[in-house]
Amino acid sequence: MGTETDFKVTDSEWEVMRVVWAHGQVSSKEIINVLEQKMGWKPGTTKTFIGRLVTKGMLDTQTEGRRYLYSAKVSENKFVRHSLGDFFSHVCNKEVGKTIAEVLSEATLSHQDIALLQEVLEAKKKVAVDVVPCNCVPGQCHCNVHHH
Amino acid sequence: MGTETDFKVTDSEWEVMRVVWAHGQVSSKEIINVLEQKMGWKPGTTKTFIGRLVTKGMLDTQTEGRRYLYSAKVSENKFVRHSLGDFFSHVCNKEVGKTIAEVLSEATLSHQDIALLQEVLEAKKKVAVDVVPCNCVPGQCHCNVHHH
DNA sequence: GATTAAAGTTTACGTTTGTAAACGATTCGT
DNA sequence: ACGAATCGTTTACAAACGTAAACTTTAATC
Repeated sequence: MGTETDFKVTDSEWEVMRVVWAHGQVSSKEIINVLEQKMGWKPGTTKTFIGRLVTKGMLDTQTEGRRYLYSAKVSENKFVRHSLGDFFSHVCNKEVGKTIAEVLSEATLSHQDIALLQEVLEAKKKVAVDVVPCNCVPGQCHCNVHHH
Repeated sequence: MGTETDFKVTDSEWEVMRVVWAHGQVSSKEIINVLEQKMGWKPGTTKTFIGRLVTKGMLDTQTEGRRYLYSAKVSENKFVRHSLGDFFSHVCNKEVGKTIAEVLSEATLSHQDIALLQEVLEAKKKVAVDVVPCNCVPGQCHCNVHHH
């Protein structure tokens, strides 16, 4: 064991990660600047989060001179997808389609996005089911509450 | 001020909320039972979360005899959408379409879901933009990192 | 070469969360 | 009517988080 990436970051740490992902490689100075701007954080605050992310195994350090350049151990895309998966673990499988439909109708989409989405849906048709099975524990979703 | 619903619950509290949403009105006994099953929580643990949710203004109490029946102040749908909105605040607007496409390709969808999604997309076409504007702070996404 | 500036590490401390037992009031069974 | 079972409330306590100053080491400046 040791440096296993645990894929669980807080909202504040996520802010730091975004700066790192945006840059690929970045100094603490740059991270501190960006987040002082956006979040109003004191340098010390950002330093704490950077340190915790290194400990959590989310950030790698490359020695540049005697300072560090930070980089992400996990890609932003991978991370976002993982987190979204986590999110949907709170929602009944039956509801996922509807939920996404709602998000989509609120989102700003480009023609290209729409084309991509339609493509995905077209492909999905081939593996679509008649009824999505509920994956919830009894008593935790409408599909299987036992009323009395 | 006083009972403003703050719409922010922890993962554990979310488990409680799901039981309440599933039942509409429910006793603590029932909540405790379901979560003892699913989470292996001791009754005291569940009681704590129920109490905190009442304090947070997420749960209402109806007096039934001298016990309570709990009900949610916010609908599950509303809550999920709100939380998803929160989630996407961590992602550049430009990426939202692609991200949703990825989730969709992993999800189990029914024919009905797909039809609904296609309908939504069809409607979206009319308001689609050529290029989704980036909504990120400089230095926090690829759209506007200033390399040097 | 001594002073200062910068960067990483330690320490600090209040709040929130996870986990639960203890307590107090009440109701129900006998 | 008395003891037992319930249910809500209080108290407890460690770990995680948000926020940040202090300290240490190293590098750069004069």
